[in-house]
Amino acid sequence: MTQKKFTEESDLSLKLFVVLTRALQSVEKQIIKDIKKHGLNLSEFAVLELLYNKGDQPIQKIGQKVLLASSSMTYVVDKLEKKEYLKRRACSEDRRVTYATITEKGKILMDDIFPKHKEAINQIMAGLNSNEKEAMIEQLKKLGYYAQDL
Amino acid sequence: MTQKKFTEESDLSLKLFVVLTRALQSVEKQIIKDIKKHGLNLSEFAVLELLYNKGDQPIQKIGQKVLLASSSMTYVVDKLEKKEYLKRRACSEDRRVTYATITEKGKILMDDIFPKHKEAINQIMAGLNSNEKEAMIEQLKKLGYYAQDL
DNA sequence: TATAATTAATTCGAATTCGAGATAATTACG
DNA sequence: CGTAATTATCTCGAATTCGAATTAATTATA
Repeated sequence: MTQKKFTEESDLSLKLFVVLTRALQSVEKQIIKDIKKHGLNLSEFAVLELLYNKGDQPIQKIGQKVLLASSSMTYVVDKLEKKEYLKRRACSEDRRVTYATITEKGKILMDDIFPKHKEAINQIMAGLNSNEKEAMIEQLKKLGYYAQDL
Repeated sequence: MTQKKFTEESDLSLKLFVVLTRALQSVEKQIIKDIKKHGLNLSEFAVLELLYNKGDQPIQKIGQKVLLASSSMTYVVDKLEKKEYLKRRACSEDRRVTYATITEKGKILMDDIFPKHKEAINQIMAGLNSNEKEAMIEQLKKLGYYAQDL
């Protein structure tokens, strides 16, 4: 009998990875569909949401939060600037830094789509109840923090 | 007092989405680093892993499992074929279909890297114990299945 | 059976992302 | 102080992904 008597820890970890990937892809697909209706892609939305909810940010900081490379940030900020949803603003204390600021037009857009977006996510997440969500948030934080420091 | 007395469900859902995204990105970043060492990207690895563990598959089926568009599948399969890790094989019953088959060279590669990959994931997932992993798998399945059918 | 609808794979062009290298500014330190 | 190291942004080319349209084959249906 060469069969294993119980599942190895590494099989479980692999399974978790696969399920985690699948779940997020399912969820993300819906979200992207939702955002696309408003003429933005996920990265553009993520940047705009950050400025909308957290105020002006150096481009570099935005990249850290939305997990895009600096070269990608230049591209995304360019696009949003062309659409007039944000403006670049020089930093006077440190002249290497450029802030991104949401414009009035950008605010108006986000006033419209952010609540809808939030509700759409809520619908998508309706497979879990409040307690399950709370629990999962805790677990995922543990996992995320741990993986980050490897 | 206009302040909310408790967190809305939609805030919780949003939080869960953000944490889910962050956690997976942290984890995925490590995985990609691991796979890159062997000269493959995540999509190439996913395709090869499927053939390695589940045997020959029609290209179309592979795309469904690894969540890539059909045009992307053509691209990835082309690359793997050039590297001689898989071969295309015509299906005689249905001549629209092309199977992908892992080659001996592909098997040898996967014999080398799959166990390492699995162990790497296991390391990355070490922030959670077995019970926590099992629980999270169940929750994520619920979430993923639900989101899929929206 | 002939025609219509569906399905699998591909081609093509566009969008997005990255990494490496360049530039300019700031900070650390001998 | 002046030089070295670091930091923020950008440019450029390559890789990856997608969607729409195409081709060929199969299945459904009038």
